[in-house]
Amino acid sequence: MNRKEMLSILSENGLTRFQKDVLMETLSIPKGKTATYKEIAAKVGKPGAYRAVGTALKKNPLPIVIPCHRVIKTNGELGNYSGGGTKRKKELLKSEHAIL
DNA sequence: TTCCTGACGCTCG
DNA sequence: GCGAGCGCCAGGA
Repeated sequence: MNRKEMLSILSENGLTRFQKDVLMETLSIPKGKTATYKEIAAKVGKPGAYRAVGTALKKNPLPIVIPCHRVIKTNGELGNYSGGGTKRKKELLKSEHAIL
């Protein structure tokens, strides 16, 4: 799936531009790596909107292609995850060797 | 338009 | 080092 298709799907799901930016940044996180809510917010040009980032990730229409589980809290905690809870999030990260 | 809520962060005690 | 409170920004009703 290419970037154009992604954006198209995101638009069809009624996501705002900000939310799409957040999801696209999340998509750019390499396998085995993690990013914090704050980093994602900074990348979309709004360092203070880390809270809105969580809202955007929650709306993620493609949890399979968009690795929202790679976005964690600044203090190292995993944070929440709509695709199956923090437990599921942890399992996913472990399978990618993103965490121990 | 205004108010409330949320997958969070930072400071202060 | 830890917990409580306040602040932050975007979206939805």
